[in-house]
Amino acid sequence: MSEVQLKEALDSLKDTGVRITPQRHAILEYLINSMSHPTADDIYKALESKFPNMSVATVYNNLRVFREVGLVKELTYGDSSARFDFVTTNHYHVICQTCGKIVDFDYPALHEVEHFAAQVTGFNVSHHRMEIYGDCTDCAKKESH
Amino acid sequence: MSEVQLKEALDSLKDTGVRITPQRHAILEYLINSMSHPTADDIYKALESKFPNMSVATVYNNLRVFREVGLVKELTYGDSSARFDFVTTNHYHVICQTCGKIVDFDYPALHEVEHFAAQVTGFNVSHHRMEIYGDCTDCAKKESH
DNA sequence: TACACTATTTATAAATATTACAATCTAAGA
DNA sequence: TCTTAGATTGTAATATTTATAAATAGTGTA
Repeated sequence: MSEVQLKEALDSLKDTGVRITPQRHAILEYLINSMSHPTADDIYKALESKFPNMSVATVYNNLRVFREVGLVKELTYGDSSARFDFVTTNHYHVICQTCGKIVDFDYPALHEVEHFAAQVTGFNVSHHRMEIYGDCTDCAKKESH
Repeated sequence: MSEVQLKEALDSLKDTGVRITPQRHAILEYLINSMSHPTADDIYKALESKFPNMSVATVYNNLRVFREVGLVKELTYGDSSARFDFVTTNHYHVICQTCGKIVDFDYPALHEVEHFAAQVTGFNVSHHRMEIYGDCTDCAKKESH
């Protein structure tokens, strides 16, 4: 199932003329399989054993490439480092401000907003990004003590 | 007009029990008057002449305080540094992926999404954040050459 | 107005995160 | 297989953000 996603992602790279290297393969695979939203450093560390001499720069370079191609979204968790998320369906994220947990939820894409923005600003809109913040049930419970 | 906003912001700080220091006053004033979306460093540099020995840490500390109180929103422009925006009405941002220009536009707050997210995830939702990406008219024109 | 208490600022330094660059290497088409 | 443009590595430089302890300054109270 996630193999289908990987195959589609690789095809999508091929279509755009982006070379498929072992590192890119591994980074994509990791992004798809990890159910989390890793930082560049998380990815680097996770692939260290498989690619003992991969450079951090490679991770950053490829995350940028994937983002440009539209395979990957960049999130902002709240701390100083960026998170990366493999784009599947139109899902959004709810982020716990206390413990940092991120929960995905599906929601019909907000096409109207993009359309509206395009009309008002004259921009050639390509995509949007939304995050919702709050406290998860666990943290909300703890706080009420 | 922006003086009203400043006064309201200061009152809001007072209500929350946050001390009003000259530095905080200046940072808020700068955020309100600058029609841009400055980075922490932009703010630091802009206030350098008025406060020759203000520390960068002070800027970061206060931006965090303002964010916690809800006076300021944090944006992600696309590069590695965070941008800060004084919260006025419920407006959103369209960001040009080519030149980086940010244009504000008003839109009725997406309460339904927050509500939906709260229901689905059980989170105690406090706020959300959305950014729209595309190319501005100028950049779209240049690209079509 | 002066005092006291505590939050805040400063001035570092340290920790992280991200980008730049040149040399080397390699994926993929001919 | 050969070629070549694009990718990776390794390193260094830069940028961003946080930590910390000492000094300072708001603000309520007497």
